[in-house]
Amino acid sequence: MKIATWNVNSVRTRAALVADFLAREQPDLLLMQEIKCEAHQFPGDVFEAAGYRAAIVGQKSYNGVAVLSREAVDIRERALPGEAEGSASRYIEVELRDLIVGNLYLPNGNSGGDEGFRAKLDWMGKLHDHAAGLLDADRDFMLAGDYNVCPTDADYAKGALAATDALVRPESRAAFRALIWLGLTDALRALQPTETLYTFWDYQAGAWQRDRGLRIDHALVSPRVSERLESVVVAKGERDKVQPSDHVPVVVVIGG
DNA sequence: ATGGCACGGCAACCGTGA
Repeated sequence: MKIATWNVNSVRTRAALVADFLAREQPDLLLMQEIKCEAHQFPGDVFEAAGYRAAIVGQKSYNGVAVLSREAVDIRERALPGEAEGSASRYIEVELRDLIVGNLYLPNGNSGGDEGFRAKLDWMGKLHDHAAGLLDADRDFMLAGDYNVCPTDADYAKGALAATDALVRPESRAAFRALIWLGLTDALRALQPTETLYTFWDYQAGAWQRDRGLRIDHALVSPRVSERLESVVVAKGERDKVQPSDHVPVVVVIGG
């Protein structure tokens, strides 16, 4: 099974690029974040032509997540369990062939001062509790998307972020480690432990040309799924296209 | 050098992103 995650930074602006990616990669699932539109504005026809249907949790202007699939999937959740009613559209969870797949867009945490940062940590706590529940239920799962966390200093280029940035603050990293310590595996690092790998390059200051990137898009998998990992690849070429997203896809292949 | 660029909304810039 091939599952890709991609923060597309507006699905309407990126529809043609996404359709091209689908045609080349043929993933079973594409998890998209920051679609930046409501369901009725979603360019579903473009993806239907490529053989994909969509499960959408949309929102006007900001956030929004969607899952594209070739087969029908069961939608398990349309928000992270425990999130406040009417909260931002940051989570959708589907099930395909006994695999639970959560698609997440974690709060950045740099806006809104201390309260904004605390909201990021609260969200990570709810994700932790949800993951713990899935492990208790002995389910196989992947939680993938834009985590907005660089787990270690090896996960961002020198000078790309201040030490006080919410993406690298110790509390953010501790919350990410807490997910790992549940027994989850960072799929990319499991297969490429020492490579310099980034999934985001800012539009500003020639970050792409200077390779000043961040690794903030992650796929965490449950123990049995970690043993089925066949390949995990960063589709870096997507950053070099005309009018690209500032993020690139991470593509995970699971055997068995 | 703490700003640069891109997005949506909505019709001039502004909030947000990372």
